[in-house]
Formats: sequence, structure tokens, C-alpha cells
Amino acid sequence: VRKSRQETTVTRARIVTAAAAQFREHGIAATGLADLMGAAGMTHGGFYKHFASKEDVVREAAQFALAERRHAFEVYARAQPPGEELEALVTAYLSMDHCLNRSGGCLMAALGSEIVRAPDTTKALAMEQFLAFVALIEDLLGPRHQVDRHGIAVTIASTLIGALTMARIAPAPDLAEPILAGARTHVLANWA
Amino acid sequence: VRKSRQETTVTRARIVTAAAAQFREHGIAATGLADLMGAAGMTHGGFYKHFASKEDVVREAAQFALAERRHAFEVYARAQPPGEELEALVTAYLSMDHCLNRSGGCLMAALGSEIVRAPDTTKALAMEQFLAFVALIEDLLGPRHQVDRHGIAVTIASTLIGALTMARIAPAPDLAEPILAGARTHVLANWA
DNA sequence: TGTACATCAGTGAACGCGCGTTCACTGATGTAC
DNA sequence: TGTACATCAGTGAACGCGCGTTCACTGATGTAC
Repeated sequence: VRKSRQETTVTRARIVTAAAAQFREHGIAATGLADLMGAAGMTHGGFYKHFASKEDVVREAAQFALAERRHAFEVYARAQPPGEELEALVTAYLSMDHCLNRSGGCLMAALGSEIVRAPDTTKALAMEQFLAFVALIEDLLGPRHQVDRHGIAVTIASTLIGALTMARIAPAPDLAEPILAGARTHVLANWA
Repeated sequence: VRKSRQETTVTRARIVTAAAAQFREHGIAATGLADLMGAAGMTHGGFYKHFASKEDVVREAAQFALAERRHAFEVYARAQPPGEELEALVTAYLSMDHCLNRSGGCLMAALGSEIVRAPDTTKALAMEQFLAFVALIEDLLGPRHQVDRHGIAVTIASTLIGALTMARIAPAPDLAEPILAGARTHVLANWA
């Protein structure tokens, strides 16, 4: 049942999208190729017509998810009134919506400690995307911060990722909320 | 080859210690019971004389590792000259030593995103330990911070965990170092 | 433009492998008298 | 205190299962003339 070149491209993209969601929802190790292909609406056998190995799709899914999320945050932040961009980004990142939406949220918060053990090529690509996110924050930083803007942006990004991960460890939303709120309050108090 | 009650207790503790190191080094899903028991100097069959399931030893290893690390940080910090305790803790947590020592370091940074998917009992225990770490930081916070000390401590703890995780994603130490240094500088500038 | 053939996306069965868990067995330890 | 028996920590083989990967096959798509 050969498919046209255009259909093949679309199918491949559908697998990457499904993989990005499944990995973030259930973790990389816990997501089997059959789960992943099933979520993309296919059987597992066809996987190797698109990718050479599981590690291959992990790399592509990570790249896709990180770039997509960063782009969405950037569009959202830049649509805000001047001077409120950073506050909007921080508030959106640390929202209960984001906390509950693992499969569509930040891949670093969803898979951070699994990426640490990924092959170097995957880690390098994740680091590139992290630094691009840091660059976005740096760009949104108000003019009152003149020295070490990069260091401040690294700190803010780390706080967001750390706080969201901890909030998700909370076994109930009423324990998660104060973690998100605390981080939001103090990041904004210091830098927005 | 029955062992004495005392030996049995020691053996059980050895398994928990080995498990805590193996899980932090290689991840929970990637560590098999055979690896874990091998690291404790036994064969895998004896595992079920001490634990009811893998999830059981995960829970105990997490509890142990988090409590042990927090205790060590507390002892270290309180041994510093008055007023320098928080700076010492932050510096130690964000050191390259800690970054390279996954198997003996902070379990949240090593396994954060795997704990998110653990059963609620494990998540609850991890959250308790996180809040105890937050309480330690709150206690070390200087007297110039009077309002929302808990919120500040939550933010600092999140920043430490997030920054260490990101530093470990860096594929080389020269990319990890500025992340640790940036977070250290700005946490100390704001709150120490 | 039409025809014949090669290509290849997707299916579903099969592969070896390592996982968590169970079990029969061993022999030193604990207990009862 | 000594003896007989029950207990149980640890071993190593075995269990079923699901994993990543391979493969023969199908039939629509792409290509060559």
C-alpha cells in the first residue's frame, strides 16, 4: 500500500507529533514504539520506513517539541502590551494549565532528567533549544537590568523549569499551586 | 543460607543504598533488579525476601536519598560562619562536583521527571522531602527578608534543581559551568 | 498519453532479549523443650 | 546447656511478557519508454 510522497511526509510529521506528546506524557523509556505508532494511527511495523531507531525519533520529537513550545511562548509574549511581555511569559509558564498539560507543555520540565541520560547528540540539541529559550527571556528583560542579562535569563529559565517539575511532583493541585505561585511572585518581583 | 537478623537488616540497608545510587545514575526505568542487586553484591533472586516489588524499593530509595542529601547539606551549611550558611549551601549545590556526581547527588535533579510519573505514595513522600529542603533554606534566609520567606525558599529550591538539571543536559562541562555560575550569582545577589 | 515494471509505505507475524516475578532448594539461624 | 525441628536469607533456574527490531508480503505510486 505505497503512499504518495506528500502523504509520506505528512505521515512522518504525524509520527513525530504523536511521539512528542507520548514521550512527554509517559516518559521516553515507558513509551513503546507500538504505543507511539498507535497514537499516530498506524501499526508498529511501519516505524522503520521513517526512522532508523527509537533514539532517532526521540531526537526529532525533542527538537520539535522544544521549538514548538518556545515559538508559542514567544508569539504569546510578544502579543502583550510593551513592558508586560516577561510577566505574561512567566505567568503562562507557571500556570496550572501548563502544570496539568504534560503532553503539550515544556519538554524540559516533562523529560529533563531523562534527557540527561540521552546520547550526546540529543543532549546537544536540547541544550541549543534551552539556550534559545534563555535568549528569548533575555530579550524580554526590562531595560533596568543592564549587567549580566544572560545570567539573569539562565536563572529565570532554570527557576521556571524547576518549579514546574516540583509542582508536578505534588500529589494534589492544592500542593502544586503554592509552588507555582511562589516562583511566579519572586521571579516577577526580582526581574519584571 | 539463612542469615542472622542483624545481617538481614544490614543487607536490606545495603540494597536501599545501592538502589539509591543506581537509580540516580541510570534512571529508575533503566535500572533492572539484577543491576541493583548486583551493585549490592547479591544475585537478583533474593530481592523479594526484602521488598514486595520494584516500586517498593523505589519508594525507600527515594526517601533515603532525599533525606540523606538534605541532612548532609544541612550539616555542611550549619558548620559555616553565621551569615554565610545560605551562600555555602547554594555554592555547594551548584558546584561542578555535584553536577558530575549524579549517583550521590540530589535525587530531584537526578530523577525529577521520573518521580512525576511515580505512584502517588512516592510522589507524596518526595514532596514532603522537597518541603523539608525548602524549610531548611527558609531557616537559613537572612533577617532582611521578612515577607513570604516560604515563597522565597520555594523559588530558591526550584532554581537550584532546575539549574542543576539543565547543567547536566549540557553535553560538555564548559557549557554546564556558566549555567551553574549564572544561577549561583543571581540567587545569591537576590537573597543571600 | 498509455503501458509495463520497479519502488516502497504500511501490515502483521516473528525474532531474540531482558525485564519483573516466582519457585524449589540449601543450609545456617532461631526456637522449643 | 544440649538437642531436634522450624524458619527463612540467599541462589540460580524458570515463568510469561513486552520490548526494539526484522521480514515477507501487499498493492498503490512513481518511472521509463
